[in-house]
Amino acid sequence: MSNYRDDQIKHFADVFKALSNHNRLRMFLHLVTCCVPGTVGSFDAETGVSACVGDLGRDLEIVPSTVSHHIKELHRAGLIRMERRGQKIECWVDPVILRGLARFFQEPLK
Amino acid sequence: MSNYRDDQIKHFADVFKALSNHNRLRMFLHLVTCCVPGTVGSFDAETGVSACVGDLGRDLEIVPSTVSHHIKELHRAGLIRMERRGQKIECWVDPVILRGLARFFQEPLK
DNA sequence: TCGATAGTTCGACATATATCGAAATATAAT
DNA sequence: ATTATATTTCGATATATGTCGAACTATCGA
Repeated sequence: MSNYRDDQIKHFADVFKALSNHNRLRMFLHLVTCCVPGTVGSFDAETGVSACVGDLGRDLEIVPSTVSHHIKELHRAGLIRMERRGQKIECWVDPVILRGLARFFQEPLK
Repeated sequence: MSNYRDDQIKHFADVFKALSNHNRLRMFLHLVTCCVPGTVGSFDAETGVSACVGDLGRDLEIVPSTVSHHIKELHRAGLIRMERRGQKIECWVDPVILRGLARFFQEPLK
């Protein structure tokens, strides 16, 4: 037996699981702060700040295979979006889910 | 080497871990909706709605030892407060952390 | 003091997770 | 074509987690 509310709870539990790992939360915050929400790629050629997989690993000192694994988790949970740009794969935080999460703690599921 | 920001990230990762389990999130939401925030005990004699460990287990169909285990986790993460009232132990959600979480997604750690 | 009720702790088990390095795949540049 | 760069997949390993039932502890009421 499954209902809408329970599915919603499962969804949020899944999102929180994605954010429950130290490195994953660091990656998420890095993406939130370095990327213009909603801007695909969100690459700043001036400062060199970007959000591709490799940069995340370099900035946060996590090996590529681990970054890849975590990125996949964040994506699976719907927290980030990704798009190939040549060799690189750019990621950015989905602003919609960010608002949804703020709301969750303001007026939790009734 | 550890800094303030990183400690904050660890703290939030810990909070999200507490909310990442389906049953634990259900318990948390149950407490949020059935309890007057900040009211110790938050017991409504009229409706019979309460928030003690046993009631949680009954309402959500989770065996006592599991409820106890999850309550401990929620408490450890600072999400709930508990107070003994005779035989029962009443729990309620800390409204401060609820606001802190809403804020986290509005203006994530810079 | 004894029995009932409420909650915790313990031990066991199955399952999930985080991490790494090596090998594989995809794209771009020469 | 070959090489360099970027990312993913795979396999291994260590560690953490969720759940249960049984045994234990605490508090109340008769």
